[in-house]
Amino acid sequence: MAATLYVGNLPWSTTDTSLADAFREFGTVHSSRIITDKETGRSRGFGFVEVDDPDVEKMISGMNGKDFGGRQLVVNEAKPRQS
DNA sequence: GTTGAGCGTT
Repeated sequence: MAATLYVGNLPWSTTDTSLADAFREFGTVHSSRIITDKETGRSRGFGFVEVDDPDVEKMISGMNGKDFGGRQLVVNEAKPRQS
């Protein structure tokens, strides 16, 4: 199984790859996506990371508030987009 | 060449 994590306060230069690489240190990362502006195509400063279910707590406690690219990461369980 | 609260797309 996999759970989705919300990640905010990201630097503009953050990519899905760099985000996944950072989270991979605390658990298994299935996939990662940075939300980009539909008009400009630039990063909105937040994204989502799909991680293994048993690793969710470790990812949040390990990455939330952690320094990343000069900014403090904001990690939380993502709200369900659809039921 | 910028910005900074906030929960995304097939």
